[in-house]
Amino acid sequence: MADDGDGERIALLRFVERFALTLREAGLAPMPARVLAYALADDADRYTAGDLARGLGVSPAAISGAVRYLVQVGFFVREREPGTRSDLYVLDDQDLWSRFVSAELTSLDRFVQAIDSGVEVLGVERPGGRRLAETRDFMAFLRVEMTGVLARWPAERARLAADRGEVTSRRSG
Amino acid sequence: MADDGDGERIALLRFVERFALTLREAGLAPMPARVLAYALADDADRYTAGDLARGLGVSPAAISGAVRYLVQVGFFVREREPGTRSDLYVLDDQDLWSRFVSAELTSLDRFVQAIDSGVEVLGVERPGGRRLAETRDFMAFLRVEMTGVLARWPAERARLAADRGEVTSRRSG
DNA sequence: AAGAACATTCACAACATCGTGAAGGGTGTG
DNA sequence: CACACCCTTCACGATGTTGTGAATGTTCTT
Repeated sequence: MADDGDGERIALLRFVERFALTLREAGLAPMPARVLAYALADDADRYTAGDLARGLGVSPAAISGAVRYLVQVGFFVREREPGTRSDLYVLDDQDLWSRFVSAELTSLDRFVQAIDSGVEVLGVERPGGRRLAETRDFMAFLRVEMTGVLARWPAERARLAADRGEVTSRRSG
Repeated sequence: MADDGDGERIALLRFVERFALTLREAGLAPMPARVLAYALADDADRYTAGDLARGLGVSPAAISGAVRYLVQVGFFVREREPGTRSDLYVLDDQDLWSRFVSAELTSLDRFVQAIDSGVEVLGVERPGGRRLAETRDFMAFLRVEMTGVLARWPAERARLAADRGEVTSRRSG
């Protein structure tokens, strides 16, 4: 039975690495990616820095920077249990990925802004300027649409939860 | 007047660097980012590898890998003028950024797939598995919504073009 | 009040990545 | 048929990044 636990542990860590790789492709740094993947996949709902270090088998130093980033971006919320001398990192289940996409929106804004300044300098008369203007328009469009998508998520989320709650084994519509 | 040309050239290259930086944040490698930014911002609608190398002031070797990537992703289309011995790279104006987002969709698919395998291994009964399942659901939702957004773009694009075409100096309404 | 446990910061070594320069193919031209 | 041109590939130096280990500071226990 101890073997079962170990096996699951290994499976979990393997998955964490795989998932972290995907997160890295999405723009996260390696260690934040690992920490986030681990915190999501393991069963606790709050972790100390030490938990994360031991769980992942990495040095506490590596955790420090990772959690700082994850808190800043909004994946983690830093908490403190009274009478404990270590911070607790709990992932903000509710808006977790909405936050992530919101951050992307900011990035989109920078995009639009950067291109806009280029259009100003080059002028829309030239072919290059025209292309840039179209690119900017698309990014702006995307930004608006994404906002709408985010707004629709809570309802969809509730719908999914309701479906799961009402009939667990239903297969079709 | 030669100074004007040089000044514009410098301004263009400065913008290219700035824009390329934003593109890198969006996931592109440095050189592809520069090449794409330059091809968009400069006035030609087709470039040889040599054009890009000279225009950016980098070695032809650096261009080679960049255009290969950009062609693969769909930003560039490789063409060949009869009687010429150099390939021409022309940016596919029409679907340029739609393609880009489409690529992101594929990335989202990998996301969903990676998480899904994790859910299988860990099971949805455990808190970790449940969290993963919710993450997967969000990503899947995002994927569907993004497809819709892309579908809406052509109409919006046409609308913007019509607005610009009909009245150039209109400010409101 | 001294000590222990914990997290953070800093400097460093390992690692990966990037772009250049030189060498190598393939294709028209004289 | 040799040459010139252009692009590609390869190996290397430079640069940036990552994660560890040691040192530091801080907070609770004894």
